[in-house]
Amino acid sequence: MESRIERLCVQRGLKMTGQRRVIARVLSEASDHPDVEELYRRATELDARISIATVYRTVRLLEEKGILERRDFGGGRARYEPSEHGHHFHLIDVDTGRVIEFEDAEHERLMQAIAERLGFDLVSLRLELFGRRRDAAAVPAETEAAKPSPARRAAREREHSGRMPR
Amino acid sequence: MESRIERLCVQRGLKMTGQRRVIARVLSEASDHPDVEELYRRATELDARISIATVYRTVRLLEEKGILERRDFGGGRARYEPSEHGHHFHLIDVDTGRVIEFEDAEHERLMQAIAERLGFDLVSLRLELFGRRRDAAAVPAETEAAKPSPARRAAREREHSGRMPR
DNA sequence: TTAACTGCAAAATATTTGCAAATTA
DNA sequence: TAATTTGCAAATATTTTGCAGTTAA
Repeated sequence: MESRIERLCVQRGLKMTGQRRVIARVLSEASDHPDVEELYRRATELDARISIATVYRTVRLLEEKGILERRDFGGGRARYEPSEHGHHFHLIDVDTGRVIEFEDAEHERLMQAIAERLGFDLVSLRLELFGRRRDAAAVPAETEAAKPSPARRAAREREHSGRMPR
Repeated sequence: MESRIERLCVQRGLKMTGQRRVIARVLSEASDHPDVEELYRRATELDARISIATVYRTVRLLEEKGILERRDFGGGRARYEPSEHGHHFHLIDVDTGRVIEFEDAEHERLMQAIAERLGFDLVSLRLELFGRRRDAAAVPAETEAAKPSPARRAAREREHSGRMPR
């Protein structure tokens, strides 16, 4: 069975190798925002004959083709998610790294208007909220993508240290 | 004469070395969003006895103290600017890399409300617009911070390829 | 058959860190 | 003088790339 992303690849005339088929399937089945490391882990579980260089090359290619979108949630690693029709934004839980998606049509109009006022056509935009859960009782372990390396984890903790924006 | 940032450093009880004084001054005089490489360049112009490791350590320290804020405008390098009282956001010209600041108080309230609705306290937020100048006649050279390395420049071009957000 | 793709290892880039020497308070 | 800070070089981390061999169309 052909995965959704694989179908898109074929539509754009990409050569479908075994590795690509596996990566496409992993991406199709992901409901989170995995980084390359995590994609590589999931892909090699299905087929060990995949190198991390291929994963890097594939996500880059799919991003160029508009099939994937690259995200940066802090922590130094790029994350990927399939391009969606509706726009959505992200709220990142600074304690767990979990990412929550939300929509806000009004926002988009507003930003379009702001860009226009400054004399620009909007090419893309980035809106990310970093927050801490209200009842900060139980803080479960990380579930989103791979656990960051010690240095990167420190970097992220530095990054959103609980100061409120003024 | 003591620069604004130096004064803040002293207030927080930081030991003021010659290197720190120079870096503080460079930061105080910057009206853009330099990356570490660029800070290093400006600092060594004033005093050659400064290593890039010290610049990295200093911006990190000042960020922890709340004196500086780190920004990520794509292109893989962290940029820094002094913490301001009023919040402002950024519009990045995808052709030149130039950064334009703008304010929008309503936005901030709106985002606060969104986070609340999802059960979170807002810790920080990131709002960046990437746009292309309306009359794309003359496209002047880069003026913002250091010119990116070839690989990084390619990365940025890949990143905001002119597709409109849907 | 041939243009595109892959694996591997090395390179490029950005940032951090161990340690001995220097410096501030 | 004691605790910090610095410079240097080496270590880390992420991503890209050169090249020779493989594979899809």
